[in-house]
Amino acid sequence: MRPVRVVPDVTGLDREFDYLVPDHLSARVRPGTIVRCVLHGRRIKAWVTEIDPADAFDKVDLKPIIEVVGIGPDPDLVELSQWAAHYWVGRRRAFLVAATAKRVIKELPRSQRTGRSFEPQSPATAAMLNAHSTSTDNKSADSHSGSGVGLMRLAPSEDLLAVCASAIAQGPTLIVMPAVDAAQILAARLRRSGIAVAMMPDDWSLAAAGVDVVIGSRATALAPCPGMKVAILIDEHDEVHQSEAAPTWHARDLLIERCRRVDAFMLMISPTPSLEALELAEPVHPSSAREREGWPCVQVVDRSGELPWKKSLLSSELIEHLRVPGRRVVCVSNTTGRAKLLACRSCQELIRCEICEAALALDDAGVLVCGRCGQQRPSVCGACGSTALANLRPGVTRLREELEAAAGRPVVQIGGGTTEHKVTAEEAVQMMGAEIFVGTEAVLHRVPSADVVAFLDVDRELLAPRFRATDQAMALMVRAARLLGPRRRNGILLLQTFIPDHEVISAVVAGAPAMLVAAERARRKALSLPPYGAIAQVSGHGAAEFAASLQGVEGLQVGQGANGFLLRGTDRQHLSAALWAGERGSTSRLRIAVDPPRI
DNA sequence: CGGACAAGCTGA
DNA sequence: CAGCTTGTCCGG
Repeated sequence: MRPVRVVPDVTGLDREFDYLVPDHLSARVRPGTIVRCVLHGRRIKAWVTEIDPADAFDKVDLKPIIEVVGIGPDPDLVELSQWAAHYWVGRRRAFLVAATAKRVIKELPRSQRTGRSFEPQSPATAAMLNAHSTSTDNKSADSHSGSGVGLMRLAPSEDLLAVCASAIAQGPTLIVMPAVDAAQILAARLRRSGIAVAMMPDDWSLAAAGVDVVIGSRATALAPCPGMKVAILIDEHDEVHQSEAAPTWHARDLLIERCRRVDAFMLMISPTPSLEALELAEPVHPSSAREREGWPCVQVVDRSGELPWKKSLLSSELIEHLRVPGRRVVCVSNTTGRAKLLACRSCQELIRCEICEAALALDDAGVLVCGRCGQQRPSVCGACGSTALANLRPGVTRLREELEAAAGRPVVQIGGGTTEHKVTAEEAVQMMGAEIFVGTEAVLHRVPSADVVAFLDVDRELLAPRFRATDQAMALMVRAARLLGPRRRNGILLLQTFIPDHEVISAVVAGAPAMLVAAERARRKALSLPPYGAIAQVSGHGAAEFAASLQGVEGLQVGQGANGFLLRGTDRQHLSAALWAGERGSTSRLRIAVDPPRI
């Protein structure tokens, strides 16, 4: 009987335990294997993380594992999970779960790997990858001379199939995309080229058995990919590559470490790479003429002459587009403020003031306030006492009516609305031949294409009080550009703004996002913000004690943020180490967000 | 997380 | 003080 170390598949329990493997099971047990054992009187599943841990031999009374449940992640991913848990100061279980199939896998199918490649390929990509593979082949001299990380800046409308083809020609390729639907489309195109593709998370066992391409969204960064030669991160700038839940791991950083460990090439692609990516590699990009061609035409509507008390979101330029029959217009309006109109979720009653009957609004403290008579009450329905209130978003609802009146044709509100208008874009097009859509930025994910995308108040994005506001605004511009297609399709990105000289607008007008980099880099450096410093946000029960215990640690600043305590360190290694050293009370329920995207 | 056990609260 | 709730501890 040999000892093994395991991580239990139990939420909220972040410890390792040692068990003994009965001899008849030992052939089936390796790091990653999922076993069943008794812990504290309970039968639980657990991942084996280590065989024969050095300090386990002198332990007495180890219990035997009950059985082998199924196949888990490869040993190298089990090790990577430990690195990731340390790096993002989270539980190892979160990474093991992401690296494991959703259902039990008893045995793997046959490998479907074809080793096939297809044309056309991208010469620029091929050059990058070949430089890396020759540098790793010549292990004699400086084998790690090539960094193994590449970055391509490709305009929103560029097709990535040729880039993928060049990567696949090198060997097994892992592709991480922001969204599953886009991944499915790319997977289908690759299959049509005769490539064996495993779509994550469904095809986990296929991926583990061996294919040419493993593809999916963020969690695919931890998918099995035996013999991986290249990992591609598509739309590197996209925020969805980072987990919102703690541990707030980022597919970019995880893939870079994964590739480094197996000498694979990490290729990042984005129309507007993050500063984090630009720190890692010099971007390869097409000629500026070609890049510009991949961005749409921009129409800037300067609102700065308008009188502030009659600001209308419907400029004459916008109305002109709305009135052209057959022109598909997508209007983006981010009314992120507090709800001005609420209804009860259980009895459907409008939430109104009991004194003057005006609609009550929710203030920042969560209290219902009457704008007319100043009456206040807690956020409870006056009719039935329910506390579940629905936001009717009159901002967008009212806007829809105004747009409809101006356009003289139906306008469909996408998302965030009252129930009667909640339809998908496809339904709307089929039901009533809708051509005009309005909604929050979610509308950019629901409508497949457009002739005009109008940001009714783009300043809301440009001036958002978050340190990544510029990047986030550019990400929205990329989304919009994809609906519009390349410049030659004559789609129009309409930006209504009071600050037409803003750098983001200039960069999009020029179709040259590189214009933004110098200023943004200087800003981040001056403020020691990522990637020139490291930040973590700590909240939850016991956060104050935790933060206090880190006060005075060398190279660490402890501060109070809007959403918990902010801990700032000179770099990620320091910060992670400090966070692990912090004192957590036995009853604390901390949420630690390392590198939070929205502060 | 969830079981075990201890300490606190209530009612007769 | 039985019977119950609530809190804290701990797992191989």
